[in-house]
Amino acid sequence: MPDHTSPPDKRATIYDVAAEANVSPSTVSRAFSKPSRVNSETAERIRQVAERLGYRTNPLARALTTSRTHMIALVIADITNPVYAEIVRGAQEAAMSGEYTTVLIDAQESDRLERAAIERAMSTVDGIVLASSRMSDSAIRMFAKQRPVVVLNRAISDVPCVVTDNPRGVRRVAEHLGELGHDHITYVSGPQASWPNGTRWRALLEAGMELEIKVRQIGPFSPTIEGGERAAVELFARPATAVLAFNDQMAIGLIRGLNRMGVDVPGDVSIVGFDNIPAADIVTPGLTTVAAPLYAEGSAATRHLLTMIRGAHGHTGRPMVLPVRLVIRRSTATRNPSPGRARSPWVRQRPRPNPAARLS
Amino acid sequence: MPDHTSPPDKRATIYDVAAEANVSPSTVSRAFSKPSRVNSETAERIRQVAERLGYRTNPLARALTTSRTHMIALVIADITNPVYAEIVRGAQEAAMSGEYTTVLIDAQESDRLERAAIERAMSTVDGIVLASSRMSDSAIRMFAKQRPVVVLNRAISDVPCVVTDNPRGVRRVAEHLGELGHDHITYVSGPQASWPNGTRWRALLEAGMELEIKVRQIGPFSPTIEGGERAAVELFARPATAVLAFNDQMAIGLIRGLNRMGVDVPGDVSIVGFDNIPAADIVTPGLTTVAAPLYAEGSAATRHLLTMIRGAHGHTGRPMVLPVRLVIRRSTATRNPSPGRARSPWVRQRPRPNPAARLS
DNA sequence: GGCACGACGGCAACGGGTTGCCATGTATTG
DNA sequence: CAATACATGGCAACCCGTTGCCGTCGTGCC
Repeated sequence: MPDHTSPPDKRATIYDVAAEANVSPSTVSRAFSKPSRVNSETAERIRQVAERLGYRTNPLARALTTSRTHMIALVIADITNPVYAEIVRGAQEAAMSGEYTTVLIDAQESDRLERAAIERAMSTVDGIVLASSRMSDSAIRMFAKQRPVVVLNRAISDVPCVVTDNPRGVRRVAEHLGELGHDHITYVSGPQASWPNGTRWRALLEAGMELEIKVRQIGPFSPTIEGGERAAVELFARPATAVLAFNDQMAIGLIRGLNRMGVDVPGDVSIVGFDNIPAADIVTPGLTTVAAPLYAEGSAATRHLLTMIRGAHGHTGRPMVLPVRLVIRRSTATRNPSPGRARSPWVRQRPRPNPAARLS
Repeated sequence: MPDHTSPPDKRATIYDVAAEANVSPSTVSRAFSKPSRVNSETAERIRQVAERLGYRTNPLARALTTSRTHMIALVIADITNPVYAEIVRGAQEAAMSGEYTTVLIDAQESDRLERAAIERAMSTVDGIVLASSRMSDSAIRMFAKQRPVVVLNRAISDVPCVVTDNPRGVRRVAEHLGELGHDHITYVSGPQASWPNGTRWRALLEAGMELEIKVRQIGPFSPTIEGGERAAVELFARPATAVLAFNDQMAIGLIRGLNRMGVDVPGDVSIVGFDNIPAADIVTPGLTTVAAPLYAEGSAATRHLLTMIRGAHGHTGRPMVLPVRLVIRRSTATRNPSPGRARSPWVRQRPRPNPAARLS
């Protein structure tokens, strides 16, 4: 096995290169950081010597004086949640193309963990992308005072934000369900600390008003398949014909839970999700959902962060909003489609023990 | 908006604390890094002053002399692949509990990208976890010479590795399918650069030998749902009754593709995946698959890396192997279950245009 | 010819800790 | 009581680049 202890990687420094090239260290430094500041022949010679010696500038040493580490932190609420995959990739790619490295922090849906991790990374990064932060506005502002911060999927005044067009997405859902004959939509809500959760509910409230569709809310539940299954139980107690879930995972859990209790989707109830994660396309029935431009979100937020780091003052003050699109699959259908199906859908068969217990 | 340019975060330094506490900077330094080296009262006083001044030791400055950045790199093949979610989380948690920060690198299934990214991060991290690297053995050994490296899901001599028990998993699959009456298993292979791919195929070869089950291989395909769908087309040309796919995503794609062409799973063909990603449980039919201890993999690899960084020489030379477990769901069934179903399963109906084209 | 200016390179301080070595004072030991 | 050991704290060098400032030299211009 390689021995990592004795000479723990003795890389050449600018001093080595300087000695070898018969110039001063500062010239070597400039040859790399400000090539215009040094004679092109000298620079070339230095570069060759450096090459020969395998010199690479040490980012840490550089950071010490420039206070630019060329690293950014990307904080996500839960890496287990597939929405973040594309976001992370978008961010990573934007970072790389800007010569930046990404430090990923998984907050595990915990306010406390999130703060602690950021606290530790703070001094090491040039900026932070906060994707679906669970922290309070004031906590975020605190961080924003110390480092450039871009917030994703949340709007906070005085902090640059990029969000998806939730109102428009919800509106499209309401229209779609309305066209299918539904006059009542139940919103299954996610974590209360989640900003889009509130936004979506309010948007639904508003859309309901305009389109003359009644709306109600149940929850909160955790934004997972399991949370959706739990919601199914509650939903069973107060049936609905159309449901909008906070996100796809919950929608999928909902379908599963409902199926288990003998409720048919979309026959008895139409279900809509949010995000269009890959799984939305592989469940049965395929999930109608609002597609968010995940990759673009990560990429846009990161690019914005980089321009801030590079010293651009002007952000508009308004959040940057990204377009969404309704993806219609099989989980939504006309209300009570076939007249022949006259039986009361929700009491077709005895629910399983667990739900029954909750029903009493 | 906060102004990030003028005083870009003037944190207190050991010098500030030293002046305030009437000691020399070195004492302040020691109060934090080697508390035993300084009088406990003095240390306490220093700590209080530090607290009051909001002092935090600057990891970069520290790293400059100690050459310990307290960061590790976690390199994964494709963040879009859900297997990595749990691995990342396991790694992150192990890192955090060891006071380490994780730099995530997504190689996007590209050898070149992977190398470039590692190259850049190399000098900034104390060690590297390579999860499912697509690089050559020699490239990996090169890196391992410069920094502690732990390889995940791959065995390379002279480099510490942690792998799952692929042979055992495959063996259990073969037994399971054998018990269901299958005497022939087709392996749908993933990327050739993937180590577990080769391992699984060889294990199947061996298991087939012992259990007197014939085996064959098709592929390679990309390890995605789409790759699985493509495989379905090829499989259609040379039917099988039992299939083991390189991973769950391919298995899911396979089921989809087959369904589309009118082939029933598991009625006509049994399908088994690998990894037990969350989606395996939500597809219809539920996917029989080999569950890998994802979280444990990430965690074990990272912990091992940390002990290496801390200077432990002794690794056994043998890869650490983690147990797997067969999860039986609905995608596998007895071969030709109902005698009444006499029709030739694979030609039940006309395939769709695209497959037909490939068939000609 | 005198002068201003730009190109180029070096000096030295700096960033924020870490650490080997020495000095002092106190406790221990014979 | 002398000799030795230990606890504690300071000094100064060091890690590796960056950068403000200055000196030198060659060139162009009046």
